[in-house]
Amino acid sequence: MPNTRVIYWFRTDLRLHDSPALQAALGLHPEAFWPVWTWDPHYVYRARVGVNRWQFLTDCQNDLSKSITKLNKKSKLFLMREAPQTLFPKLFKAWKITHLVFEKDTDAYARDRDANVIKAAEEAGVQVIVRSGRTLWDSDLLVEKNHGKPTMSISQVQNAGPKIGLIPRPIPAPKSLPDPGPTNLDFKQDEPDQRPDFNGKSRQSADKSYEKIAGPKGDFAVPTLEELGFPSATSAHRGGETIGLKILDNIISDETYTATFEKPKTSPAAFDPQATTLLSPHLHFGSLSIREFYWRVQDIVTTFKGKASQPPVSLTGQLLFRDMYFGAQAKLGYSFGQTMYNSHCRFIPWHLPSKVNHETKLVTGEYHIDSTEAEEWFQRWKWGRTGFPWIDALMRQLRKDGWIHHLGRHAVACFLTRGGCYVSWERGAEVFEEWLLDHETASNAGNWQWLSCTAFFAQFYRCYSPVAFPKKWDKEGAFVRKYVPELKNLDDKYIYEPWTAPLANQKKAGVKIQGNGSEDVQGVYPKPMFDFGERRTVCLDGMKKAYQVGLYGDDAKVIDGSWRKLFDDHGEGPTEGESFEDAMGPSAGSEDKIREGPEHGFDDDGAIEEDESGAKEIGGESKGGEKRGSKRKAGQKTLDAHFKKLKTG
DNA sequence: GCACTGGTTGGCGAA
DNA sequence: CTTCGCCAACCAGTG
Repeated sequence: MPNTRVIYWFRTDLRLHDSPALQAALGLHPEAFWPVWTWDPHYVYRARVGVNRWQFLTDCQNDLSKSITKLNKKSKLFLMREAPQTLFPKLFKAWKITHLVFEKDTDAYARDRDANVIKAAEEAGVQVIVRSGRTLWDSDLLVEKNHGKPTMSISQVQNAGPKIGLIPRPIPAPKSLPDPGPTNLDFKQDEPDQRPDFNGKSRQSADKSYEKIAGPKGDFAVPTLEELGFPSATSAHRGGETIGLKILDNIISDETYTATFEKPKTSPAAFDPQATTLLSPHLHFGSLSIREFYWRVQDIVTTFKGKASQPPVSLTGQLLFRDMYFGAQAKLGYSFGQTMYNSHCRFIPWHLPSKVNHETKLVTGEYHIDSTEAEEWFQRWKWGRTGFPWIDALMRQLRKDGWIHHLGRHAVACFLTRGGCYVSWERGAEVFEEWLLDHETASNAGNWQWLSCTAFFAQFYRCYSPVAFPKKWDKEGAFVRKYVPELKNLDDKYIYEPWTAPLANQKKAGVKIQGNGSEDVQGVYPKPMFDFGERRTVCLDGMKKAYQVGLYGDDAKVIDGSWRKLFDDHGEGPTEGESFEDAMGPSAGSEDKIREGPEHGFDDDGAIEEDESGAKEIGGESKGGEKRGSKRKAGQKTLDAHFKKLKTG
C-alpha cells in the first residue's frame, strides 16, 4: 500500500511467530515499517524487576532484534529510551507515521498507557490497529461471555471460552519484513522521572539507560545490565524466542510426558531438570506464543495412543488458569492486585498490610508494620532464613534462579500467609514480583489470593507443612542440600527439621543449629523462627474468624477501619481494644508519631496504625529514609542491615 | 431453597 | 509400604 508507514510496537509479544498483531501490520503492506520498543520508565522504576528478569527481557529483545535483521538487513528492533506516551507523538511527526499497530494488553497500567497513546495517535491522524494475542481468548470477550463477571473459577473459563470460539491455530512467522524508513530523531527527549525507583536497592550504580534516546552509540541498542546499574544476573534461565521454541520442541518430542502430564504429580523438589516445562517466562514475555504451545501439545494429545491427561491438570489445563487470572484482572483492573477496594478479595486482618491512597484507591508500595515480630518473620522468609529448610531452600532458589516449581510456590505462600506468619499476601506478591522471571501481575496476584484463601480457593484448613509436605517428594532432601548447603551433610532423618538433630549429629554434619539467622556465620543454620504446629492453629483460628466476619476489600468497614470492631481482641493480627493499644502503641499523642502524611500526597486514613518503629523503609524507595530509619527498633535494624548485606554480597 | 458433589496439588493415624 | 477415613469445614455449581 503506497504511503503507508507503520510502527509496530512490541511489548509482551517478543516474537515473530504467531503474532496476530504483527500479521495485521504486515497486511498493510507498508512502504516503511519500524519494529519499535519503548523503554518505559514505569517499568524501569515503578515496577519491581530484579536483575534476572532484566536479563531475561533483554535476552528476548536482543534475540528478536537479530531475527528481524535476518529477515531484513536494514531492520532491527528500534529501542528508544522514553515513555511511549511522550515519544510516540514526536515519532508520528518525525517519521510521518500513518499506522500504529500493537498487541492488546489488559494489565491495568497497560490499559491506561495504551488509552493515552491511542488518544495521541488520533490527534495526530495516525490509525491504530490492536489485536488480541496474549491469551488463549481475548480477556475482555471472556469476561463478556462470563456474564460480564470476572472469571473466578476454572469451570467459568471452560464454559465461557468456547462461547467465544475455537482457539486459533498459530500463524507462521513472516518470511520477510519491509524496510524501515529514515530514523531521524530531531526532537528533544523527555527525561523520565526517576523517583520513586522501586529497584533502587538492587542497583550498584545509578541508572544510565536514559542518557540518550537511541542509546550510547545511537544505534537503538537494547540497554545492558551495566547501563541499568545492576550486577550480573544469577539465573541460568535465559530468554528469547529461539530458546523458547527450542524448549517447546524438547517437551513435544517426549510424547508421553506431553500427553500424560499431571501438574499435581510433578515434584516441586526436582531440579536439573525440573519437573515442569519452565516455559512460563517465555509466555510472559511472548517469546513463546500461548497458541503455539496449546496446539503443539493438543496435536500430540489427539494422536496419543494411551490415556492422555485432561484439563485442568494436563499441560493445556495450565494455560486455562492463566486465562482465568487474566479474565479476573481484565474486569477488576488495578484492584485485582491488592486487597483494598477489591470486590472479590476477602478481607483478612493480616500483619503488614499495604498502605493505601484513598484518593486513587491504590496501594502506595509501602506497608504498615503492625508487629515487629511479623516483620522479622517476613524478612527471614524473604531471605531464606526461617530455620525451616524446605522454605529456605525454595526462597533461595527463587532469588538465585528466578523460578520455583508451582507447588514450591504453594508451600512458601501458604507459610507466609494463612499457614504460618499470617502476613499479608501482598508482601509475598511483591517479593515474587521482583524475583520471578515469569512474573505477570494477573497470575501472581491471582495465585497469591488463591494460596492465601482470599479468592479462588477457600479450603484454608488444607495447610502445607514445611516438614511433612517435602518428605512426600524428596525423602533424602537433595533439593535442600542443593540450595541450603549448610545442611548438605546432615542425616536424612533431620533434613527438614534440623533443630531436632542431636548435637553429635550436628557436629558430624559440620553444622550448628543456632541463632535467628541475623548473623551470617559459616557452618551455622538458624533455629526455626516459631513452632509450626502452634502457628498453624493460631492461623486456622484467625482464618475461621475472618471468614465468619465475611468482609471483602471493597466493604466500607474495611476502608474506614471500623472492621476492627468485628474481630476478637485476642485473635491473630491487628485487632481492637486494649491489646490493640499494647501491640500498636498509643494511636494518638505519641511523640514518635511520624506518619506518611499529606505532604507526600498520600491520604492514608490509618485503617491500621503503625507502631513506633517507623514502618517507612519499605517500598524500594529512599523517601524519608534517615529520619524514620533512626526510629526503628535496634534489633530490627540490625536484622534489616544484615539481610541487605546478604543481598548485595 | 436445600441437599449434595466436587474442587489441579494437606496431614495424620489406623488398618 | 499403601490406602482409607477423618480432621472440621470453605465455596461454587448442580439438580
